[in-house]
Amino acid sequence: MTRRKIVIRRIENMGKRQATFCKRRSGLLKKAQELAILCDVQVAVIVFSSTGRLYEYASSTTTTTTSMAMASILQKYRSAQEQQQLLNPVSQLMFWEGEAQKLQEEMQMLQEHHRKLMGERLSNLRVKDLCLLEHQLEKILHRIKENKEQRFASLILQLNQKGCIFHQESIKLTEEIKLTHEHNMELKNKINGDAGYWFQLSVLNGSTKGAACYPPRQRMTSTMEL
Amino acid sequence: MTRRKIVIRRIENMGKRQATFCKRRSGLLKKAQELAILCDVQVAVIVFSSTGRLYEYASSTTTTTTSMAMASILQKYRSAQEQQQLLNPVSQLMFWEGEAQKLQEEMQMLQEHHRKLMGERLSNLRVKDLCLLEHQLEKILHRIKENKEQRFASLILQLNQKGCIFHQESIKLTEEIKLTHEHNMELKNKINGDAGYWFQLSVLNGSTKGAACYPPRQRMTSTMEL
DNA sequence: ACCTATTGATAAAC
DNA sequence: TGTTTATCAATAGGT
Repeated sequence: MTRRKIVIRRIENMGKRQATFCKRRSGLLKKAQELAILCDVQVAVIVFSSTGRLYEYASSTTTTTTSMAMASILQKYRSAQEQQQLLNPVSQLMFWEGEAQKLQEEMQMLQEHHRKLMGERLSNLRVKDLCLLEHQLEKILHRIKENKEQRFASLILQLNQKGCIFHQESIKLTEEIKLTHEHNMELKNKINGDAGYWFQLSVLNGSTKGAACYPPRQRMTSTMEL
Repeated sequence: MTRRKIVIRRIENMGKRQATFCKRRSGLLKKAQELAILCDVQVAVIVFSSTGRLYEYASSTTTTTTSMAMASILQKYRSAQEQQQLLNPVSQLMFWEGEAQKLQEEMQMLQEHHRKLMGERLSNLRVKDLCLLEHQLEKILHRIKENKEQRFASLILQLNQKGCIFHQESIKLTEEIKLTHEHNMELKNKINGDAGYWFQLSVLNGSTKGAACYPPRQRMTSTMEL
């Protein structure tokens, strides 16, 4: 783009790559901001450097913090994705599996944090601070437990509701099957009257392949296809 | 930024704004891709038009779908944010409350979807499809239940582990308190030997404020505190 | 969507 | 990283 034209491939020279990253990153964030302001749209940009450093931009009209604006946009994104994803059952499974994994990871992180807090820094605290900390942690634990129970109750409730719906559908389905069978019976009776001799012949010949092997020989008036 | 210089403010003319949005949006996504490739970093861009339409870019090295790459980056983003947020207990509470709300919303959406699927489209399906659908939904329900149980078990396990940690800390704490008391005793004994007469004077004067006013009267060997 | 004059972004050098 | 500068890329305005 400037002193010389470049091709868009991974820059092998590390220093060069770092320099380019710095420049283009700021350029990208600037462009994102300009787009958001000029066109009055929501824009979010997330960049992770190869060392894991985070750079971000999120447009906001109401919120004060960047991370709040980002959270808002990401939530909207998630909603949009889910609305699309929820249309097929396989995606639903993946969604729930993802949720489970996410929750587990979150729990692990929390646990890790607590272990660290407890193990490494505890010895440096005064008794009073230790008391305070203990109390705080107990409160948190209590609220987490409450929270968890609420969530579980909610899950059970809603799954039960869905179970009801499934049950109703099952009843409906049974009725439809019954009707279909009755209809089939009628058809068979009719066929039996008109072309019974043909059916017996077929059985004697031992043909078992497809419906195509059973064309009405003479005066068949309706098909047998399901 | 070409035929004429422009200031970065909301473009009032609607058609112009739309045109600019189209151009700059593609420009932004292109820049994002270039940055990702040139500098070998992870980049995610999300744009919502004013009409709610979603445009996105997510760099990926391994995944095949854009949305998968996006999910990966967003998960990393969430982890990074949480690591920062988890440092203080209040944020933890907010985090868990948010998680609970999110899950509830997700469940509501799922339920809504099922209701729609069941009520509106079911009558248009053939019996065979209905069977298939029922089977699929039963499988999903089963896996959701399994999943839920797993998650719950995991939660309980991890909370119990934290409970253990708290218990251990409590024991540690008790020991420290005991040591402190013993130390206090020693001090008091010393005071008793050296300055007993002063204490009696203090009592007669009616002083009742702090511990400093209550050195052991004569030969007190243990404290009554707590 | 296409065309250009012009501005903006940035590669190379430090 | 920050600055400079020559050049390429993006795009505003018009069609």
